[in-house]
Amino acid sequence: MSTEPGARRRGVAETTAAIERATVDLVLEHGYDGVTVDMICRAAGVSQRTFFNHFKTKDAALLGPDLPRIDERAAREFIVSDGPLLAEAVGLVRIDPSRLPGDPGLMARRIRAISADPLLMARQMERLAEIEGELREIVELRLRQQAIRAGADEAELAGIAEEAEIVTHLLAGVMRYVGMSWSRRAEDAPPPDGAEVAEALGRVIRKLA
Amino acid sequence: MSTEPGARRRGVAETTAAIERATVDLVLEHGYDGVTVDMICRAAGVSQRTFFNHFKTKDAALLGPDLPRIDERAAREFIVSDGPLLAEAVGLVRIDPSRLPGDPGLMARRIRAISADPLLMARQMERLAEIEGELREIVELRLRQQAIRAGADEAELAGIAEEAEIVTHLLAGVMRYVGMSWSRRAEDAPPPDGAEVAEALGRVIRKLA
DNA sequence: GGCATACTTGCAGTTACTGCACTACAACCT
DNA sequence: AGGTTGTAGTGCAGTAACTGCAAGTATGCC
Repeated sequence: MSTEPGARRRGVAETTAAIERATVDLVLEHGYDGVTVDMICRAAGVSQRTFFNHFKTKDAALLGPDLPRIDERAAREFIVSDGPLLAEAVGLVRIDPSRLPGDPGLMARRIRAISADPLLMARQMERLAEIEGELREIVELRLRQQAIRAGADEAELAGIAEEAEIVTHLLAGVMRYVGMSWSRRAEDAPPPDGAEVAEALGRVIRKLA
Repeated sequence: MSTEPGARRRGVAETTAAIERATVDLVLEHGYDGVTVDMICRAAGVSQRTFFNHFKTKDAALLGPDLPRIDERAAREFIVSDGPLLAEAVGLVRIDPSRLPGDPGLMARRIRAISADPLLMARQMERLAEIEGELREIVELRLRQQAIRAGADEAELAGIAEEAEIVTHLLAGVMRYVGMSWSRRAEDAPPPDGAEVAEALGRVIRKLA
């Protein structure tokens, strides 16, 4: 068909990046609902079909392909540690970008675009749910380890699975807090400080009992 | 237009109920993605336009119109209480049904339908976000009250707003846990037992420090 | 009977998204 | 060189959720 001369000039990565850039910039300008996939396609110079070949959904083009992952090394340390559980657990999750963004500042603009809309923010947080299972297992390992060291009896050990479940849900709350408080800062702010979060969490937990 | 004889026979409430029933039953049978709005309309005996006059979205027809609300009386007690914060806070939220379901058991079937799909479960939980602001204010009031009684200084009081924010996010996690653990039980199980949740939470929080 | 009101409807249009068949280009093989 | 294969992209037709508009029909009230 009438493919313009020049198609196939750029590789996958370039096209993907072009779509991402167009999406973020347009959303910053018009808001998420004010942008249609067609607008993005025109701005990125691709057909709609190509857009959906690169991203499963409109959301995905804005949120980016970077899924949260568990840092294996941190997990091993976490399991045997005796420090503050929730604060340490926050460090388990890494948002490791699968590829460095060719456009510096894209990350910052993306975050600004996402945090402008609470629905998108929620959608972003939903991604955490995908690793919740793994997280629960790790937490359970740690709790079991500690219980055994403390000489727990049969009954106590039996309850650990449920405790891990609760902790994981609390943890999801903490992550949401960290994410939100990060997005509220100035755009050039550094990533959230682990020690600071740990300190605030410690204060809060003392009041919960 | 060719409105069938018999339109206008039933009032709003009846039509709404018919749509809800059809939605829940069809989703139970085919799963959320296996059901189209058209199918629901045929089953409920209404046009698609009418469907969308009664419910803003397909989601809404399944999740039901009952928004979570804050129990004012419980809130007043909560603010001055000295008990376990998180466990007590769970009691603040009520899912008060705006109208009694004409079909008993619809509630149970609905819950079964929702909890079958994790995405819907997440969507359901998102509704909590709508009252998060109110919740945060109430938590902040309580924390402030306690801090003053304990003779807190200026610096401590300044940090309370952020602490309330953290607690609210933790609370969202707890609610999610309660909701999920409820949906996992047998369908005829009673609503979750507050005391039970409180006990489990207490055990967990002791381990967090 | 006439009239306002409540409830419903059809229709046309937009937007997100999918499957299929196809082209253009590049690299590789013989 | 000529043919094959693989990759990146396109067009088109179709489905599904949803919206605005302009109606139609039954009902209660005068």
